[in-house]
Amino acid sequence: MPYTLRVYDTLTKTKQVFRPVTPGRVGIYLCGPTVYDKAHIGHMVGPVIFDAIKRYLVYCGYQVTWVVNITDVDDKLIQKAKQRGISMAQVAQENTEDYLANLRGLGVDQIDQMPKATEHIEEIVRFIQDLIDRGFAYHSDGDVFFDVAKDVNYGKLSNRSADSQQGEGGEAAVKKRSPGDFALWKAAKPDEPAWDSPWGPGRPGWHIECSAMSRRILGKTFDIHGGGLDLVFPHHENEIAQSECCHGQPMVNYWMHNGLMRAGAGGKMGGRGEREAPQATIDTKISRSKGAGGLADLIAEHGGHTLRFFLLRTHYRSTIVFGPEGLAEATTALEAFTRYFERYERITGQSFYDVTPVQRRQDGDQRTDSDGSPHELLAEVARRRDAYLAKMDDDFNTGAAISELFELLRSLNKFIDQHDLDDPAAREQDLLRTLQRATVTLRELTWLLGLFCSAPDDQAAAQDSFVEPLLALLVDLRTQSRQRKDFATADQIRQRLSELGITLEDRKDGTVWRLP
RNA sequence: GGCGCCGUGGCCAAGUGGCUUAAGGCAGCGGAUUGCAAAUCCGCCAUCGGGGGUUCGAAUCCCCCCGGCGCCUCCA
Repeated sequence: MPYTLRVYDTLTKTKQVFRPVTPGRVGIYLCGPTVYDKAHIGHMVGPVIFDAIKRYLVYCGYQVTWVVNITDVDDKLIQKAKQRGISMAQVAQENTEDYLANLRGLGVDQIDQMPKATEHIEEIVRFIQDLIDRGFAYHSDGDVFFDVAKDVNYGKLSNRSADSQQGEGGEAAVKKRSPGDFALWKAAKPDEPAWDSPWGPGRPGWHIECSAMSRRILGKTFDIHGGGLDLVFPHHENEIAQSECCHGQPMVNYWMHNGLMRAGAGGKMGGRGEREAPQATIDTKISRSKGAGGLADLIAEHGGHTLRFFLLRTHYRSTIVFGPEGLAEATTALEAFTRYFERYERITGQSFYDVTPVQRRQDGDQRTDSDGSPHELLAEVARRRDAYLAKMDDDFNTGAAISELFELLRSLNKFIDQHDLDDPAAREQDLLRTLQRATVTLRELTWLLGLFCSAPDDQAAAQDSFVEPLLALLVDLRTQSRQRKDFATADQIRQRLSELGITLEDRKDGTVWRLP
């Protein structure tokens, strides 16, 4: 391969050349949600970036298996179920459905498997028994704990020493040998959901499900393990401890952690509604305790494309400040693309969304004109494409790659301007063909990020109603005024529409209108 | 207290030793285009929190300071 993929690895704190365990194949495990409450935008950072990463790896020719787990048994789920007087399974199901719907809303459609902890209890029990047999875990009055002191490598991911850990206090602490020990299995209290085990009825502790399920699906050593930065400790640290002590081999070759999201000044995570307290901005961290839950509203209000673009605009390891200003800017920036799509369709008669993207990476592809000679535009486009790919190769720098998208857009618009393709009379077949071929690359590169994959349906409402014929009428009247040089009337129509948020653009091939 | 991150133009944001004479976006200004607009194109708009050091060369490495933030307890 003429290119080299580099991935930042949290364990070594360096960018590493990417080499899969099995040539040609990649296994990715991303820590999904514990489904005790509705999803919020912060939960989507990982899924969106990994969705783009999977697309990219597939584009580069890898056969990728991407797993996102659902943790559907946990103290918080139990607590929630009690509060609401429903079963834990119901709580889990509701919130899982909410999570899935939001993933769809953001165009995350590359996940291959979404295993649930409760469906892997046997595997989990087996895993725990193995750890006990190997002397890394101990049974204590119905609970099973991982014995941190037995793991000489404990703390390597988060750079902590085992004995400096406080561990959770409370009643469990009494049963532990050391405060840093963590539960693999928790004995069931009355009224709690429980499964049989060699240690009595109980349920898995947090962490163990990921070790068990990743092994089951991806193997003892797999390529990429992802999650939010907040999971480095204790979750991933404990996963490594469990898996590596159990298997005696590395669990993961590349640990990838996305940055966390923060609410910007005045930002509200849930979309509508007042903030709970005037002081809410003091705690700018986005946490589930802040009464999030309006992600569906957020998607409905701003559109999945915009949110996805907003997330991809910032490097995945950085903190993303989420707020209305950033969202508004993303919306504006994105409109340049949709305007191009409309322009492209007017000129070629083909919808951008119907353009078939190139699905496989081909660096340095020399595209030529129909007569076989290299075309200036196509050469320029190929350069942009290579620059884009180089940025993606460098730890999936989507923000930098997006800058090439804007450059590409400029090249395309410039070509149209230079050849006056807005004028139907100037539309020679060769020029149109070149434009179409160049646009394939824009399609290819936006597709890779999962942007503009399908036509937005937000205009559908307007088209179903009176809006379209009404606007057609006004535009016709205005066009007639302009032909009569009655600009006062024409401008009045445009002005009044503008006050309604409707923009008119007079182009060589007619007047087009745009809703707010 | 321990571990770690960040501070780039008015705002957002790439870049982390020379190939960047600091990408891209938003906003702004000037021009082309337009009946006028809108859109589009062209041009303009930063020496990288402060100080010191290493180096032939630093936004990029080291030290100190100032200012933000995260984790160490549940969190994507």
